[in-house]
Amino acid sequence: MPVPTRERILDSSLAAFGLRGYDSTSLDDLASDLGITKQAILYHFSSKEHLLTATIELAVRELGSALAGAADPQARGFQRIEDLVRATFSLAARRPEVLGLVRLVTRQGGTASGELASAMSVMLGEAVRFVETEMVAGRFRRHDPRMLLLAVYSAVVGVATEPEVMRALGLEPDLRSLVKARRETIEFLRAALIAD
Amino acid sequence: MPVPTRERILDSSLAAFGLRGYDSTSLDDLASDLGITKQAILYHFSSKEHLLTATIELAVRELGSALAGAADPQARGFQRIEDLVRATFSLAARRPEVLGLVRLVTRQGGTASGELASAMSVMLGEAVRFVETEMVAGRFRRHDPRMLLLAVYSAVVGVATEPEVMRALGLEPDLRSLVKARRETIEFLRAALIAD
DNA sequence: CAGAAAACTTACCAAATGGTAAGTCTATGT
DNA sequence: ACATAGACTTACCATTTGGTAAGTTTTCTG
Repeated sequence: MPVPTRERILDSSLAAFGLRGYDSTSLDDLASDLGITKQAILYHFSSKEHLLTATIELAVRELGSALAGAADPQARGFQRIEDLVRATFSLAARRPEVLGLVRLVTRQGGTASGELASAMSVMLGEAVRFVETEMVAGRFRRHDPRMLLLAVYSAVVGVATEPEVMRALGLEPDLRSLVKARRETIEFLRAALIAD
Repeated sequence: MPVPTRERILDSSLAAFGLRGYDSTSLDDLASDLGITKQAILYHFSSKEHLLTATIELAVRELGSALAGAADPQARGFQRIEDLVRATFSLAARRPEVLGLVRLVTRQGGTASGELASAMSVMLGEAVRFVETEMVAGRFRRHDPRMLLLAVYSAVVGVATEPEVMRALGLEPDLRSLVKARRETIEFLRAALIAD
């Protein structure tokens, strides 16, 4: 059975908004990519902004399930960080548009970002508690947990989503380089987090 | 004497493109902000794309001078990294639009990005050589210099330019938090780069 | 002071954009 | 068999957008 139009629209809009941006993507573009008319989109989503909201919801679900699937709640210490970084890189390679959309929303911070902001607050809140526990247990170096997470988040998402910077460094953003970037990022974080 | 219109246009477009994006900024918006007409802009810059090119050139100059002013060529080891991070944070606080534009261009990688890409190649090439020297001299931990720089770049620019993530972490992106973020980022990098 | 070049403004314009209104086709339940 | 609701399309529309053409004012120069 065919994929429902509503889902096809959301897939397309996630890719387009996440990779090219919201304003740079017109409803006509989306529609012609899908072989339907713009009004078919407006039938399922009453306005472009509603479409963005629904797209963000989808991205949040994708991000959440990608990270939830990776995080073994039993894992302690650096292993858990490594799991999350691997999952993030995997997501960046498979579906770069998801992280792209997250970044788009976190940067613009517009009206529709409430849900993503709160979803991220929850995830980050858990992460803060985890990092604090590890620090108290002496498995991580002492830092401000929130600042540490900000640096880790920025480093991982940046490495995973900025192919042009890789190019400027003389690295082709192919799969092999991405694997290498992932390994180096993990080593970098390990060095920063774990005292010798 | 008054500031020439051409420069005022470039200042405005740098702010607008860097903070809100290229497609989200219309020439009419820019013009009415400046109290002139759109055609005055098109008199100085023959098209919106040419304006973008000139704006990127300005951002490259600002970025270059901010970093060049900070980098003491005599400095060795971590001091030089610290100088650069401080300069980057200072730039992010004073003129967030400059880093915003750099990120916009590195993400989109469009036609007009050639100059920025080459300018960044030069800067990053120097940085790679510096890091390599320091590693050989045993002052930095061994990593792939390019990957290391990618991680450092991402962490610093990310921390400096993602206020929404700071908010999601429960931190207000005010001056005090930014100072703290800077200090923590430097400590984070120090831990990652310098073996105990 | 004449005139030409520079620095604009006013008046348009074609294309693209988000959105509305109304019609068409198809499945489904009664 | 038929009304009804869902899933669209066709036909428009007002506004915005980047851009052109032609005038007008200001500034510099011979």
